[in-house]
Amino acid sequence: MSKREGLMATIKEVAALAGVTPTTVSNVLRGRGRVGTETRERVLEAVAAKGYRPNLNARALVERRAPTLALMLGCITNPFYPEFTLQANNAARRHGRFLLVCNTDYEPDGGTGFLADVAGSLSDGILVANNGDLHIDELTAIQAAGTPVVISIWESPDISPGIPCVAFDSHKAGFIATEHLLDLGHHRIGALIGSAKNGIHGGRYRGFHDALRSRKVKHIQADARFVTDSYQGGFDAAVDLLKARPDLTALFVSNDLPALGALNAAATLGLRVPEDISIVSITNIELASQSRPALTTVAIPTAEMAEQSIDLLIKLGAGEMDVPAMIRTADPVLVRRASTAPVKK
Amino acid sequence: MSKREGLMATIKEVAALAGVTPTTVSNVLRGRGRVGTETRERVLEAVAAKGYRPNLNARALVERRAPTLALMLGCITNPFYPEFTLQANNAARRHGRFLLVCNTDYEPDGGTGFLADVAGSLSDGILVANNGDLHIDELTAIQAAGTPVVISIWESPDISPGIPCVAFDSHKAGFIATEHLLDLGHHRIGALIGSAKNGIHGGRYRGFHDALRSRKVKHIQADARFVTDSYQGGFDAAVDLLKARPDLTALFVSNDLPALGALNAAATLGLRVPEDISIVSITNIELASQSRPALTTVAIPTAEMAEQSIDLLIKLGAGEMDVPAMIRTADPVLVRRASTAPVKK
DNA sequence: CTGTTAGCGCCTTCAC
DNA sequence: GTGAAGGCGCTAACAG
Repeated sequence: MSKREGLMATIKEVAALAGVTPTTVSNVLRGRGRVGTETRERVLEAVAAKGYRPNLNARALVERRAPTLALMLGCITNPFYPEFTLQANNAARRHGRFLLVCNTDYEPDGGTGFLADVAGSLSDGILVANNGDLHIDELTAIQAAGTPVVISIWESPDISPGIPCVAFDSHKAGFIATEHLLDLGHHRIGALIGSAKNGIHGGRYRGFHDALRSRKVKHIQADARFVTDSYQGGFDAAVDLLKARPDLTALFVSNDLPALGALNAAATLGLRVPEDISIVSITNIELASQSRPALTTVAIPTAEMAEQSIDLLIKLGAGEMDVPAMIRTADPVLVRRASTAPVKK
Repeated sequence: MSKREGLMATIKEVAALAGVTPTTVSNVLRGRGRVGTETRERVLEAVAAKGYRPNLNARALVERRAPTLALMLGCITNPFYPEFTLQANNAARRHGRFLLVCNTDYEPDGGTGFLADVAGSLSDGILVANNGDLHIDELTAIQAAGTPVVISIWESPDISPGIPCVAFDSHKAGFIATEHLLDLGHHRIGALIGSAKNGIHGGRYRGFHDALRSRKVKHIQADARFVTDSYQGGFDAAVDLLKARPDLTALFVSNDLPALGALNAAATLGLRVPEDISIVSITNIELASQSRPALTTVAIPTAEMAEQSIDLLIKLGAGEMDVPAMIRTADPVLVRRASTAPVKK
């Protein structure tokens, strides 16, 4: 590979043009130190004339910190992530940082080397979007090596991963969603869970379970399906479940994406939503308001989690010691739309 | 900001541990130069023992090229981009590069400084996803300064932006979509275009227009709406158009997202798709297959464009001179689904 | 208020 | 086959 010509102006050239030293140019550009008004003018002119921009790599090297933060997520193709990413990106930019968005799903070695490279020099902090498949030991090692790590979208406010994190109350989300169904008079409710029973959506499932129990409603294991957290996963499981248990009047789905699949599955089976079957889920991604019928769902504080995570990362990077080990975000709230209605049968 | 402790091992430390010089370690790690088998062993052990990873910033500084490629896109929240991003990311990783995903939509100064920083040192090449609002002069300047620039998703294979690009035939896409409608017997066809008449979807619109003309079907301006390229834009415009022109039997929409909005709008107006109105669009994002009815659309070669763009960027970065100024991708193809049917009235 | 000196961690060139 | 010297572009610490 032939290296490209160095057509970029360096600080030296700018300094020469302005008749000062690199230090002064550096000071002017970063507002450090005291520089005479006139000198500053001259420097600024030279900078403009040369179209100079500092080499961020060189700066990172000497400052021992990169101007970037990394966001590790499974697959950007899951519609939840773009929404989260946008908020995280905006928050990072507000702090003058660039956000490195890292798709880890298709990394060959499971992303180990990838993560180490990104953490080691490419970025100044790692924001891990919890996908239920965290390698805590790796993250701990990275943290120990000096790079701040924050886990976001943590589902259990009462269990700590041992790494700074931003959590929401997933149990309450499941509880609220289920209460809504119960309030509408449903008591034959199926569940579609986008993980294993004790997987990432375990808290949501327990919320569902506890809501039923609090109203003395029976729930049999046959009415639950533990599936892939995807549109297709929801579709397939809904077809299966609705056929097997035709007496169900409502479905609790642990996530919007499979709920959208379930919505379509119901239509495919000739069931009207919400007349024949109500569907409620959790998250409130943008698509939830665009489906037909629009999806009733329990909104989790996505934007808040993204922002708090970035803020926390910045604080950790700045060496602040009084940072909380866990930030609990606002409670989830029910967003009533058109996919749920009072029970009829 | 207190700089973090340098707990990361340096090449020097590794070299010391292995009883060699940094040069040798470097050579071993990159497979350069000749190194004795035994020495190599010792070095590798030391590397493992220290958990050493080269500092990518330092390397970028001395090599004068970063290990990252940047993807500039409007807003990651538009569902087309995550799909494109995933492919670009995978292609970049195949070349050993990291992909820096840059949301430009919310940059304060229109992203000028942002782009310059990213181009100047953070990345070794810029992939610009065409959103119809390109600042060609800026891109040219960046290119002139030595950073390769490639424009992807270019819509007109016969017009060059003056910068290396990867294009698909948007005119043909519009033509094919419209022909499909004509073949089904429609001739009162409305158009929802996600840009100004000569904006980014201008080629698609002309394809629509030319298809009608080739069959001697009249198209009056009142049947076209130039709207925001979004779900809501499509929804609103469809409501408006369908009310104003109740005799229309089909809708040509320039993009899937507004088409999805139109689909919902039709239902809101009590029109059945495709019985009362057929809808066809262009792109074939994943959502197109998940709507109800599933959307008939003309697929554009998204994955191919992403891959070719990255490949081109890599070649340009390697200083290859025999690179084409424009790469034309495969032709768009019709994907028949459930939103179109033979005309009835 | 401005300049000098030193070095961030690595790679390249050239001796040995 | 291996080592020594020099420098990438920048900022830190200190001197003046």
